[in-house]
Amino acid sequence: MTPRKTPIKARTAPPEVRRNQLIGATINCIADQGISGTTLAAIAKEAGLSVGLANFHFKSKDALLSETLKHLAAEHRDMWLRDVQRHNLSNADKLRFIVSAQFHPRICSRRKLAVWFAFFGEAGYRKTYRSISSQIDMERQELCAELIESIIADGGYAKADAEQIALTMEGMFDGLWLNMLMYPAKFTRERAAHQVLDYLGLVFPRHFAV
Amino acid sequence: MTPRKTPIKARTAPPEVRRNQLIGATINCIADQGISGTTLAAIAKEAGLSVGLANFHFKSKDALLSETLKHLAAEHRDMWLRDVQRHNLSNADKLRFIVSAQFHPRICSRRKLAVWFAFFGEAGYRKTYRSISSQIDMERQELCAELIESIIADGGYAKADAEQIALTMEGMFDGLWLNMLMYPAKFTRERAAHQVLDYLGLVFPRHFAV
DNA sequence: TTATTGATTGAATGAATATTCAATGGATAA
DNA sequence: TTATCCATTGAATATTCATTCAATCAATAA
Repeated sequence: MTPRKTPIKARTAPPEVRRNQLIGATINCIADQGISGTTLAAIAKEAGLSVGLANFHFKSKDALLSETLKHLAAEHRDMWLRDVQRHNLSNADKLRFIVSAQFHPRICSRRKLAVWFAFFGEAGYRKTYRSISSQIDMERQELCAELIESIIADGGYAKADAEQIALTMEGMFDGLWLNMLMYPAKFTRERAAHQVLDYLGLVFPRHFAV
Repeated sequence: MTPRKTPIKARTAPPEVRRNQLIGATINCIADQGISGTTLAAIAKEAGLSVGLANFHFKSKDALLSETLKHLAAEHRDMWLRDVQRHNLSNADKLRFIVSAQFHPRICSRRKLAVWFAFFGEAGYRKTYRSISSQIDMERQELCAELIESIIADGGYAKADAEQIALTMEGMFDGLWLNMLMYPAKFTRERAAHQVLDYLGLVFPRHFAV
């Protein structure tokens, strides 16, 4: 038998593997039980690891939760950033990609929506959570505002206010997410994306044909 | 000394008074500490009552939280229903009142927003939430759809889809609420209401002048 | 092989918390 | 006044949970 580099079930694994394993388990637990129902014991069981290991790889349960939120935020950011950075895209197309990333199945599965809103629910009194999600929200919102600015200049939409439109988009993003979580039958991913694009079609008819 | 009907500090009070006192304290606690940080001891202290009394007037902590959610939902519903039922209002005016109720200071103070999203975020209460407020949400949404339908008929907006527009409004309502909670400096009540009205102005220019 | 390092375990600990309930006290009726 | 009825209290109980840490195990270096 030749030795393997990656045995099927090694007892030990590099820290990064364990961290991802624990973060994934945390996402599942929060989706199923909410944040208050998410105990270290439940996370450990879900991950197939021991309780002690969670405190070994993360400093505390609190840290594990923060890292989980950071993970989701980074995943979302990567999604739209990768698309938008491609060359040969018009500004309108870039905006279209941002919308489509917002409602990508990988980003807003029911499971992940549940986790996002679990954190939003705590954000009222936890600065940590607010600042983690504000970092990526601001970045995206500023990019949207710039793109919209260019579109306004390009299309001669005299009366349009770029920042206001960007804020409205941001509002629609979150509101549609919430409605998808609460009423999945009525609010689907496709429909949500369509609603945002319809709005853009109203504001910029020459760039987003209806 | 004549006997008073309402002494300044009666030791006992009718159940309804105590219940409201406890619900108010629960709102404050959730806003300050989140649902998981809201202990019966904290609620009792905030209300200036004893722990046992909370379990006496409500069956359990869970019941107290559910009643708190019902209280908020009813308060919101009363607000827009009262305005909309007034006579001599055009359909567009009724819609305007629904928007203004949504962003009324009494309804969406930062404190209460924190409580709403605390409930949205807790998986355990999501079902409770749906059973309590899906009726109320649907009621408002259907009313909006009817009003919009009439406006479309009235204004000859051939291409408009009433249900789609109602859903978009619903999405904006929730999304703007979330953004007001997360970024209070950027999203104010006035601005949020303005954004929804701007959207309506785009869709129905003859009914909602820009 | 043996020693060293670092990952992993889970029982033990202590803190926090929901719920219960026997005792208390104030209001009302007789 | 006296008796009755409830609202009210808060200490006691039982449970749950995060965190710690000494012991174990696997991999790698020597």
